[in-house]
Amino acid sequence: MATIYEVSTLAGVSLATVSRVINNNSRVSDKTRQKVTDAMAELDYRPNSIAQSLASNRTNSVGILVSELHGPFFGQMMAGIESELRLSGKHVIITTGHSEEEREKDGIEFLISRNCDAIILHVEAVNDEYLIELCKGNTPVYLMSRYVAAISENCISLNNELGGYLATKSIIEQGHSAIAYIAGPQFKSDAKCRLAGHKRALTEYNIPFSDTLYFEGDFKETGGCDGLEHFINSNKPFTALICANDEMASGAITYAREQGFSLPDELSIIGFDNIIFSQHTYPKLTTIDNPVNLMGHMAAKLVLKNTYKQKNINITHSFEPTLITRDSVISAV
Amino acid sequence: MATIYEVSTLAGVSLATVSRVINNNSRVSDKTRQKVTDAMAELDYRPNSIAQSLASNRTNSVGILVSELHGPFFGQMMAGIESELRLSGKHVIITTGHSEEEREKDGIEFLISRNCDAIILHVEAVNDEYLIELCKGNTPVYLMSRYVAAISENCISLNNELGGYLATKSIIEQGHSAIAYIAGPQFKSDAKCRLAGHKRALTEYNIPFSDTLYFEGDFKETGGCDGLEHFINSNKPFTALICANDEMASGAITYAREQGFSLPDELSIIGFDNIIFSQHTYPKLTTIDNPVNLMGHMAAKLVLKNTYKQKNINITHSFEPTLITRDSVISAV
DNA sequence: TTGTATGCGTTATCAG
DNA sequence: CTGATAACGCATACAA
Repeated sequence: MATIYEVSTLAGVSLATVSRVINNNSRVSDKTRQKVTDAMAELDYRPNSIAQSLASNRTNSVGILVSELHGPFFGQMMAGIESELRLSGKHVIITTGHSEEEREKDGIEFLISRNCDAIILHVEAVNDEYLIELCKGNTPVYLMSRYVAAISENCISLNNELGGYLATKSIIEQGHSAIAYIAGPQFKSDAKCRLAGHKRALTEYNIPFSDTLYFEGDFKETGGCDGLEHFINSNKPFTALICANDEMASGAITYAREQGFSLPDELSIIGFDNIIFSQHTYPKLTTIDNPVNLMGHMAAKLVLKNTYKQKNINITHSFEPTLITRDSVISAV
Repeated sequence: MATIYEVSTLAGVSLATVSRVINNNSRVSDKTRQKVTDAMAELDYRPNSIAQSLASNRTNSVGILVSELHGPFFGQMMAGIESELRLSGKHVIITTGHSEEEREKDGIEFLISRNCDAIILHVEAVNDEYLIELCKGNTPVYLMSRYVAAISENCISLNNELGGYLATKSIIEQGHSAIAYIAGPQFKSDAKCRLAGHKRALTEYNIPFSDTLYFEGDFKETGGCDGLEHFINSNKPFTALICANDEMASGAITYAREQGFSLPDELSIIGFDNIIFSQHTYPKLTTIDNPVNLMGHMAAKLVLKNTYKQKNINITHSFEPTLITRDSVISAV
C-alpha cells in the first residue's frame, strides 16, 4: 500500500503538502494540488485511517450499545443512526448489553477502549448516577430512549409517559373500564414511564388501578402469553388488555386465540412501538407509534453537531408518540 | 491518559518490557512483571488501541456488511457474529449495502479503508467475479449465506435449494397440486436456489410448473400481498401458496384474510426462514428453519481460526434447513 | 503557499 | 530476561 511519503516524492512536494490536499483545509495552489492528486491516482493511494487516527486523535467512529442486535426495535434504531453517520463518513462500532448491568458496563468500557469519538447508548440496567459519572469522562456520551435530567442535553428520548397515557385513554374512550395491563420490566425506565402514563389516564377517568389486572412481563412475546394466562387464572373479568410493547401484544394475541377468545370481539388489545410486524398480526394491532428510527437519526445528528462540529443542525431532544388505530380494539359492549 | 512510557518509568523498566507484559507473549521474570502490573494499576493505564493497531498492523476489528440493519433475519445473523467475536475481544464495524450493487461495493470499500482484519459479507447484488477478485486483496473476505464455488472455503452457506425442495415437497405430500409460488428477487442467489428446489420437487412429483402461478416478490411483506393479488386476478385456482421467505408469507396471510379467505382451510401457506414472528401469525406459520444465528457464529469462528489463528476450531461450511410444522398448512381436500 | 521537524503510543528487531 | 531504537503513516505547529 502506498504511503503519503511515496505520493510526496512522486509529486515532487513535501509530506505536509500531500497531507493538506488530503484534508483540504489549508490552502494549496491549484497546480500543486493537481500534481498531488495525479500522484495519488497513479499510486492508487488510500489514507491509512489508523495512522490518521493516531496523529489526529480522532477515529471517526462512534460506538453504539444496544440491548440486542436482533429485534425490530433495535434494528430500526441502529438503521437510523448508521445511515445518518455513514453520510458523513463516520462508522459505527456496535456492541450489546443484554439489559444486564455488568454487561452494559463492560460494553461501555469496551467502546471507550476502542477510542470512539462518541458513544450512543441504549442502556437499561445501569443507573442514572453511573451515567452522570460517565459523562464526566473524555468520551462524549449520548443516551437513546432514556431521559436523565442531569444530562438532558445528551438525551434523545420519547415521551413514554404520554404514550402510556394515550394508549389507555384510547381504550377508555372506547368504553372499556375493566382493563388489564401487562407492563415491561420495571427496572427499565421506558416501562416505568409507560405504566405511569397508564395510571394517569385511569385516574383521570376515575378508574381504580387493580393489582390483579397488573402483570410485569419481559417485553418479549412470552411476557404477553404469561400475562394473559395470569389474568385468566385470576378470574377477574376484563374486556381490554394493554401491553407495554408490541412483542408482548403479539404474544398475547397468540395465546388469546389458543384459549379460544374471539378477537377483537371478546378482548381488545393495544400495543406500543408500532414495529413493522404489528401490521401483520390478526387482528391488525392498534398501537402507539414510537419513532425510533427518527430518534436514531437525531442521536446521530447530535453527535455530528457536538463532536464533529457540523453546522446548521437542529436538534429535537424529545419525541412524541402517537396513536395508530387498527383493528385490535373495538368498543366495549 | 497514562502512556506506556509513564508506566515504564514508574516501574523502573524499559518501554519494551512493559509492552511485553501487556501482550504477555515473551518471557518476563515474575518480579519485573509484578512491578509493571503494579505501576499500570497505580496509573490506571489502558493501552491505546489505535497506537497498538498502527504498530502491529492489526485492528482487532472485523467489518460486517448486511443488506439492512433492521429485519429479523439480519438481526439474528449479526447477533451470532457479534457475540462470538466479542468473546475474543474483537469488535464489529457494521455497515449496509441495501441490496444494491453500488452501495454494496461502497460499503466494502469503506470497511477495507477502515483497516478491518477481515470482513464478513452478506451481499446480494454484486456478482461472483467481483467477489472472487475481492478475495485476492489483502483483507480476508468471508461470505455469509452465499456460496461461490471458487472461494468455497470462505463461504458459510445454507443449502437453500434443499430448503426450497423441502417446502414444496411437504406441500405436495399434503395432497396439494395447484401450488402458487412467490419467489424472492431472482438476482439474489438465495432466492434463485429456493426456486430451483421448488422446481425439483415439482418435477419429482410430476407436477408442471405454471408461469401464471409464479410471481417474483421483493422478500418483504408487500411482496406477499402483491403476489397473492396477482394470483387471485389470474383466476387460476390454487390451494397452496409457497412463499420464499416469512416476511412475504405474513404479508400474504394478511392480504388473504382481507380478501375473505378462511385460513388455512381455503389456502395453505408456507414460508421460509423461521423468523421469530412466524410463531405469531395466524394461523401460526409452517416454515423452513434457517439457522442464521448459528451461521453467524460459524462465520465468526472462521475469522477467529483463519485470521486470528485460534486453535481447535471446527468449521462447518454448509448448513441444512429443516421443516417446521405449524398450523398454516393442511391437507388438500 | 510550501517545507521541516516533531509527536502520536505502540510493537518489534536487534543487541546485550 | 531486558533495554535501546527504529519503524508504523500521518497531522500539525512553526518556519520560510
